[in-house]
Amino acid sequence: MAKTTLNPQNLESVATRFRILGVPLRLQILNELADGERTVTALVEATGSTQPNVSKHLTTLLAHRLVKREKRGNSAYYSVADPAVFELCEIVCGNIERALDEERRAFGG
Amino acid sequence: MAKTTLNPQNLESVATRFRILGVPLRLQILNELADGERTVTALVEATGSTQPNVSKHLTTLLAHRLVKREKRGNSAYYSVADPAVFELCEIVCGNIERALDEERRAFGG
DNA sequence: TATCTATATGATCACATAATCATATAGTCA
DNA sequence: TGACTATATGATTATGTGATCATATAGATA
Repeated sequence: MAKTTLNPQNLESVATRFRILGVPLRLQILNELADGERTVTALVEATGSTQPNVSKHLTTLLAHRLVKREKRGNSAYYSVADPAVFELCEIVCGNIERALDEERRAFGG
Repeated sequence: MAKTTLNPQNLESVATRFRILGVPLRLQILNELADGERTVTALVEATGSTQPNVSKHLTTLLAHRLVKREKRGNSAYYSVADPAVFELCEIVCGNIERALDEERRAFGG
């Protein structure tokens, strides 16, 4: 099954998608967008990062279709393109939880 | 919900996990391990990469508990530590599929 | 038009890391 | 022990990219 999904053509795309999600600030942005659309300014405030930096990451997320962009008036409103990304985070969190559990069990923490 | 799973402490761990999965060769290795344990040599042959390179990536995967290692005789047998990683790949593939569909719909491909 | 706000972008820097080569370590068998 | 196989690792290089700064663009408002 994994064989069919992770064929050579897909390998690069899948890896790229994972790499996009491998940046804390981008996860933070997506996490903010989980509650609905946000302007760049709102995301700057929520993340504590700089405007150019947030804007760049949004451009990256947009280029890889992880977010959508809608310009209204003076602002740009970003929203999550595919809510499935949150499933990914859930699974990864589960992974990490299990790893920690094993550690606790092993070291009696 | 995403708020609780993606808290600041988790952000870095989750991002790291994604980054680990963001390297094609590592996905290729995991994909091989999907069918069961493999030696380093077997993975070198399957991936077409070099022995030191495969070995290094296995060390990385091991350090982040994505694989397990068992030494028997002269060889090291690696296997997947948490099968949930394949769920991740499935979801990402679904993501990519949907993105491609949208593209086709938009451009009439 | 002039000005203000919001967003995007080019240039640069700094840093992480994947790949490669050479070599070390460890186990097996003669 | 010596030779062979399997795996790991240190050093080096090359490359990608996240962060920052300065600046450009675009829209709103007076």
